[in-house]
Amino acid sequence: MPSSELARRLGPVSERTVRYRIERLIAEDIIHVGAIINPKALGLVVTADLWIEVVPGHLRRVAESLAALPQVSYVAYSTGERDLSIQVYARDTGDLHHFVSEVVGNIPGVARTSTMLVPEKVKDVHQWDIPELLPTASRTSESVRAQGGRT
Amino acid sequence: MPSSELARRLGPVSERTVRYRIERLIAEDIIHVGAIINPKALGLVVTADLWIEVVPGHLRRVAESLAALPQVSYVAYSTGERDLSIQVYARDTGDLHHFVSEVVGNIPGVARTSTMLVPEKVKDVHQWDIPELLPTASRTSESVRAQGGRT
DNA sequence: CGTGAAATGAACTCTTT
DNA sequence: AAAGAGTTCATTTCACG
Repeated sequence: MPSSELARRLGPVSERTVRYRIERLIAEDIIHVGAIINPKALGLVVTADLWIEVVPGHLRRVAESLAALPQVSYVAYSTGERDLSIQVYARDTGDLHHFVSEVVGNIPGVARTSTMLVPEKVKDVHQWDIPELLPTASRTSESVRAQGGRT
Repeated sequence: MPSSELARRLGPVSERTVRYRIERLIAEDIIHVGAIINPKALGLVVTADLWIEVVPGHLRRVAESLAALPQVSYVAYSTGERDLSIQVYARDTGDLHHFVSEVVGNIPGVARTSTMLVPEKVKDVHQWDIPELLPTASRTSESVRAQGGRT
């Protein structure tokens, strides 16, 4: 939507102001604007979640190795039984199995993995919207940056 | 980036063509363009993954109930030990605990939940890029649509 | 707010089926 | 001949400073 249209809807505010606001939201890492690619459209019709156990001291390095892989769309640390949680895309289950056993399994520091297929997503991050009740004006951009940019 | 700039970089192609292509990618659900909100910027500094067991026959209904909740950013079916995998945002761990035990726990059909904190994300969907090696021109928009729009 | 740039809609071509 | 992709061009609208 053009900024001018947004300005019209927001009421008594200039189009220039709207553009400044959007710039600020992006600069302060409050929103991220971009395109998300549908892996199914590329023939990557299989999605799976992996739990990964890592030998102590290798966690960060393993996480970054995984994040660097093109099949991997999501990597996060996790508390609890497992150390890392990742999501991967594959052409088919054979492709997935090869990836888990040959690629992930051979990253130094990976102790154990377990795989769960994700047959269908019902809701995804890009659909998440701000809860109404939230006290929105609470935090400054300073505190946001201090907490780290990652969502 | 303006479409005209894209057209320049793509080589011998008109700026109008570039915009038609982008329109098509969106219409055919190959890419999704939008903004992702950083929950930390809203004071939702705690992220957690939940595994949910559902009593047989209630799966779809429970999944949709969860997806409707504003605290929930991600809902997916899962094979294996658990039926559903979701991600939630909370103000703090107290808020999270209340949400899990009072809100999720009271959805009819939810049999069991287990919660894992997500201390930090290393890579996320919006950072995922198309693997180079992929045979990109393979599938038509028909087959994409037939596979369903969900990513 | 004025100006240059970008988006839009419509007509036309080319190719493929 | 019909559908799809790309081009050109006139007009409206927007983004930028």
